[in-house]
Amino acid sequence: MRKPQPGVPSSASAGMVARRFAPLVKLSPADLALLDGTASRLVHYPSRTELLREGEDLRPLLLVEGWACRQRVFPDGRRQVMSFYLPGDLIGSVLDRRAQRSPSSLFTLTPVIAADASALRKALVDDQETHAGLAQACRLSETFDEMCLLNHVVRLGRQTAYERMAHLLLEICDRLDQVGLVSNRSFTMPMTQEILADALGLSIVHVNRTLQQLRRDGLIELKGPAVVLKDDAALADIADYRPLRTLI
Amino acid sequence: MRKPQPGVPSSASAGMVARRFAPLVKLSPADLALLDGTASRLVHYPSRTELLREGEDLRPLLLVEGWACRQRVFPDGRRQVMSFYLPGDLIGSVLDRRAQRSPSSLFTLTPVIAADASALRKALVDDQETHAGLAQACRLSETFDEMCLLNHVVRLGRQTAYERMAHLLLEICDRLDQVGLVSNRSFTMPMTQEILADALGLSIVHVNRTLQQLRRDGLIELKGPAVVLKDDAALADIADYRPLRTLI
DNA sequence: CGGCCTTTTGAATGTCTTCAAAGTGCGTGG
DNA sequence: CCACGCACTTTGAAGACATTCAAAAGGCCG
Repeated sequence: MRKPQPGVPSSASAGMVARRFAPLVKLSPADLALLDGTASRLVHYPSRTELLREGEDLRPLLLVEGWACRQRVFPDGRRQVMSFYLPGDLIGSVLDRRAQRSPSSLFTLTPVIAADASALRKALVDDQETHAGLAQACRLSETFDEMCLLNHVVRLGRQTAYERMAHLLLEICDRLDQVGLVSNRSFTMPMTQEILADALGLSIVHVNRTLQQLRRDGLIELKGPAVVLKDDAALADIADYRPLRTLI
Repeated sequence: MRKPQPGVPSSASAGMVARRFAPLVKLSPADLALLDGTASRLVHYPSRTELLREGEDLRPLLLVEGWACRQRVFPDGRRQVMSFYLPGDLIGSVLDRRAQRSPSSLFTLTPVIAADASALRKALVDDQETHAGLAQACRLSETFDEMCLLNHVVRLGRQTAYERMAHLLLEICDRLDQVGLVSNRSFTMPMTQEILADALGLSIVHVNRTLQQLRRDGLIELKGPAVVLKDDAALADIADYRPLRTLI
């Protein structure tokens, strides 16, 4: 059990989504009301538990607080983390009514507060005219998700451990920044080095050594789950990182 | 220049899509007519050329014949192939009217014949009731795409060269089978070992050795671009491969 | 304080890469 | 028709990056 992370304010829940997309698309009062309604039905999940098993039907969720990840586990125990879910993220498509069988399991990294987004999905599918703005925002969200998945492929396929780590740190900072969880290039990353290893396709030992190297090189600072990117220009150069904003 | 691959019949173009999805969703006569109309405007592209640069606007295409891939290139020349496009595949979303800036470049592996799917997209977005079945099929197609991307992450993150190769071969066979391009577990894979290396995150040399090992183990057979999976059960076991069909 | 999970460190091993060069196949042009 | 060039495949050997094994140190909670 881990206590709720410091630095993750339990903000006016769905304000997250509004915050993410307000600068990008125009959300109508109806959109904002819909988001508020969605955020009224909150569910709590404990840390380190499976939200959803592989193959189960994926009901859409809006992640309000805490972190989760999508993972696949091999019969022999190897694990691959395929993506991270951060506050403000949508889990499962809200633009498609069809039941979706998840090809991977969902796993919480911290205690999680999420909203059932079934009603949101229903509203977006049924009243497309009313919620054009919000639908647009959700499409944008899915585009970001895909971009992150592509980034992940690049990291795993063609980058060294050092580059992978720099790249992932930049991406997470980028995403957290969109929901106001970064100040002074500093943020909370509530996961063990084991999770990091399973995301980056490395061994725990090597993750540890890589982090130390980044620290020694003066590029990052670590205090428990707190990360500071001390030279994000250098990191971006090392990792050939392209900000998510460049998509729009 | 490479001649059109044997084994890839220049079939009644958009029949591909119908063929892929007919067993899965009900396509109406209107849907089939729409597909036929789409396939009437065909464009040819030469082999080994860039269909689309990174950052350019992505207009939707229906790939009718030939192979292409999505790739990202580093400043220092390293390359990562993120996904393959096979006959019958949709490139770019046809369910979303918004202009999409591509986060990766598109590259043809063979001479390619593609249909401009802009009209298809327009029809699907505007006449949702008329084309409910086809829209469903396209959503399914996008779900497959995501599944393949997740597969790719797993391969690159947590599998050995041997496992990666087996896994990719099975996935490609699986996909080609959906459009009738496989007979007797045998198909044409028109790409160099260099492309394979850039997809699997390996060196060319190691790809070569891995293929030889698979051959020596009696799991596959290679004659030029022709591949035979001689023991797909063993391959699936080695790679922990899960057929795409299990999604539905 | 004790137990457990996580982080850190050292040393040996291994998978895969790099470098180098030879071999093969195919299209072009003399 | 043969020779040449070019791209791709294949082979060998050395070296690098990352893993595995093992164990100690640190931090948190009951």
